[in-house]
Amino acid sequence: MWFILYGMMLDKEKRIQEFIEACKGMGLKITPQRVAVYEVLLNREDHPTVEDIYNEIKKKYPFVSLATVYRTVETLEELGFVKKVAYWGGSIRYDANTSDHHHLICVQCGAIRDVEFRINWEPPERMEGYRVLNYSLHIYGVCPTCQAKEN
Amino acid sequence: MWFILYGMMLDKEKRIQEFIEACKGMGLKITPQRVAVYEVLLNREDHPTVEDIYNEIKKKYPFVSLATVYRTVETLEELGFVKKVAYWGGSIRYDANTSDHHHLICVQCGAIRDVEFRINWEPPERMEGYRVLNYSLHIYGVCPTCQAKEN
DNA sequence: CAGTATATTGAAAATCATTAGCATGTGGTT
DNA sequence: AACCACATGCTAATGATTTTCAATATACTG
Repeated sequence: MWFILYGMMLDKEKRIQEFIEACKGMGLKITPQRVAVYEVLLNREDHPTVEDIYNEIKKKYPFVSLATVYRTVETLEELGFVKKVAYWGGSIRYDANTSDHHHLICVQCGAIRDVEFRINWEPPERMEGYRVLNYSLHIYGVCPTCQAKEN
Repeated sequence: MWFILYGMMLDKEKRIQEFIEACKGMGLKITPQRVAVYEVLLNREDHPTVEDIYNEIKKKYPFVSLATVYRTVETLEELGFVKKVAYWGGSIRYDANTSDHHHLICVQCGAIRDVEFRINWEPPERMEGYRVLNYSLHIYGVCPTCQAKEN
C-alpha cells in the first residue's frame, strides 16, 4: 500500500505546485490562505461546501476568514483546479476531482459522491446553438445513511 | 399549424385539470393562486426561478404574493407536476416538463434549455449503496446569446 | 535587504434567496 | 348562509454569498 499513499501524496504536492505556477502566471500572489484552501479540497473525497472548507481550515490555520475561502474557491474555479457541483438548494459544493466523472446525489440530504464509469455517448461540438464544453451525468437517489433513517 | 397549437392548448388544459384532481385527492384546496402558478410554468419553455414566476404572475394576478409562489412551487414538486433543475449558484429553477429529458446549461448566464434525446445507458437499481431514482445529463456550454457578446 | 506599490485579507455590513410566524381571508362542506 | 380548517399575505428571520474598506503582506525594485 505504501506506494499508493506515497503516489497520492506526490500527486497532491504536484497539484499544489501547479496551482502556485498558475497563480504566478496570472499575476496572482501566493498566500498561505490560497494554498490552505486548495490543500483542504485535495484532501477531501466528498464535496464540501465553503462553510465545510472554512471549518476544516480553522483547525490548522485559525487566521483564515470565511470571505477569503469564498474568494479563493472562486479563483480555483477560474483557474480550473476545482469544479462547482450542481445541486438544487443549499450551498454550492466544490470538487477538486477535475477528471471526467459523474455524480450520485442524495435527494434527502444532498450528499454528493463521485462515480467513475463511462457512458457510451460523446457530446457534439455544438448543440442547439450552444458551444458545448463538457457534461456530467447526475444520478439522483437515496444514500445509505438516509435509507437507514427510513423507519 | 392550428392543430398543433390546439393540441398544445388541450394538453395544458388537461394538465391543469390533472393538477386540480391531484389537489382534491390530497385534500388540498383549489385556489386561483395555485392554478396561476402552474399556468405560468406550463406556458414557459425556459426554466424560470421563483422570482421569474412571481413577476409574470403579477401582470395578470397582482394579488399573488412571493411567499405563496414559493409554497405552490413546492407543492407542485411534491405532486410531481414540476421538477427542480440543478444549477450551481443563483436561484433554483423549475421545469414543468416532467418527461425524460436532459439539460443544456449556459456557463455564462445560467440559461437552461431542455434537450430531448436518448443516451444508450440505463441506470442500475442500486449504485454504491444508493437507491437510484432517476438521472439527468447536464451539458455545459455557452449559449448563442452569450457567444454573441464575446467580442 | 529595506522600501514601495499593489493585490489580498479580515471583519462587518449589505445583498439576495428562501423560510417561518402569525393574523386574516377563503374554499368547500353542512 | 355559516362554519372551520387550510391557504394566503405580509413581515421578520434565517442562511448563503458578495461587497466594502481599512489594514496587511507579497513580490518586485534598487
